Amino acid sequence: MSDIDLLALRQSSTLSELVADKMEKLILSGKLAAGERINEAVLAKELGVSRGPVREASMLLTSRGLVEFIAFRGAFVRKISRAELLEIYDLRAVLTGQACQLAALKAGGDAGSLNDLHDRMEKAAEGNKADRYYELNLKFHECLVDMAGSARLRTMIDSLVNEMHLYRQVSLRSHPDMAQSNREHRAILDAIVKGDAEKARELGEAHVRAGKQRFEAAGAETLVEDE
Amino acid sequence: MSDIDLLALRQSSTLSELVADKMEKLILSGKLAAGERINEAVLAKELGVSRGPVREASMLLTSRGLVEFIAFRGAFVRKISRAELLEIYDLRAVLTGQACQLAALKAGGDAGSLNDLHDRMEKAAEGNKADRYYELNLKFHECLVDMAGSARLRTMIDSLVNEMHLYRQVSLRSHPDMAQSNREHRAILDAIVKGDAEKARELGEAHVRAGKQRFEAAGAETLVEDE
DNA sequence: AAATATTAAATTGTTGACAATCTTGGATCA
DNA sequence: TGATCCAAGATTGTCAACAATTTAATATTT
Repeated sequence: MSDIDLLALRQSSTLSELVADKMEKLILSGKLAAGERINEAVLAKELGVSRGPVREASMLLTSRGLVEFIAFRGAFVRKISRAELLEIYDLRAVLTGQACQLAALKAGGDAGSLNDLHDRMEKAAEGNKADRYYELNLKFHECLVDMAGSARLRTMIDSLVNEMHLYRQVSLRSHPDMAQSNREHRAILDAIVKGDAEKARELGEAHVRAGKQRFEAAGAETLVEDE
Repeated sequence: MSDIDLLALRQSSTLSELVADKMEKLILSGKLAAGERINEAVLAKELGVSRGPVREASMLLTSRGLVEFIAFRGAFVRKISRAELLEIYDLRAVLTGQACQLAALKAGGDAGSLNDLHDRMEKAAEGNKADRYYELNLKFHECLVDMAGSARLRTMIDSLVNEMHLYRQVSLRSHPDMAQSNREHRAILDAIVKGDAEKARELGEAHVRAGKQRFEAAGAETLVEDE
């Protein structure tokens, strides 16, 4: 773990935010494991800052759903149970539906960069490049939410996506059927371009629900130990 | 503005949380006006604490949607535009629908204290006691969300409700038709008890949407200056 | 030996001082 | 007169020391 890049401070903003970014990476990469307590003093020393910014960063991450704060006990990397993950899928489905609806209303026949992304995903799917597909998929969904034009919605969904990544450090990259997933994307895109808001909502919601089902199906094979 | 009740500290928890509660009241009551900057030093002195807890409280309220933080400029009481308020109504509608669906699935035929609340609201409506109705209405919705059993959902909705109260300090108490509102409650309740999850969702979502329309209708009369 | 109290260590919460940044009002110049 | 620059003041960001609390390790009691 290296020191905070002091150069970044000037152009960016406050130390706390830099620490927060660093911590987010540590958490999402699993270097700070789910459930683990975050020792302020230790992390502060490792990052070459005082405890203040680390504390503030922890609170920031709390609002982003990555950290849980308990008074006098400290900040813990959040741990997501299987039941919670399923619950999150549902919430994300509903919010994604809302995002698609708004996007359809605001797009005005213009799909923006969504078309381009879809094409690149098509290629990734054909080449069976799961990592590449996963990466583009994240961008696709981000772009979708941006088109909805609601910062609030964006924050909420981002938070949910963050939390999903906490589920037992398991990356949710296992896309059993990229082609099918991308067909769904295509349909959503079409509805948005046509301005069919109700359809877009339906498809968006269903798309995430399908993801949930894919996960549940996959999970049935593996050990299903809930806590 | 009085000092923090030092007795409360012992039983409750951390100073920051007490300050946050205090600040929340100040904001929701309009004593800290929307858009206003929160001067850390001044507020700290008024509350008889140091700047640290005030800062942490501000961040807490940021995640609750009441405060906006800008680096090196400070914490501002959030200001909600009419457009944002309408957007929030939509999100709340969707999430309330989800809450009702979950409640129906988990209730198992038991309406809990929802029935009691409904009866009391009925009386308030008959007596034309708007304040009383408003108060019970808040409780009813809280209770509904609790039945869904999702802390995450609860947090999200609470945050949205908080933000709604920031709209030009206008309390949204103007219930033009308490009887109608409560009829909608009755229908939701019935669906939940019957375990008809899909219906419960539909009705819950529609109920909030109706609230939005009531607001829009009322707003048409008043000055519609958006910003 | 197990459970409970006691104490020491580790950790978080709070504070006040100092550094960095922004805001302001006034001076300077076109 | 108006705009730009500069300095002083106000305000936020960071730090290190101290206080309050929890955790652990140990001693005590049954």
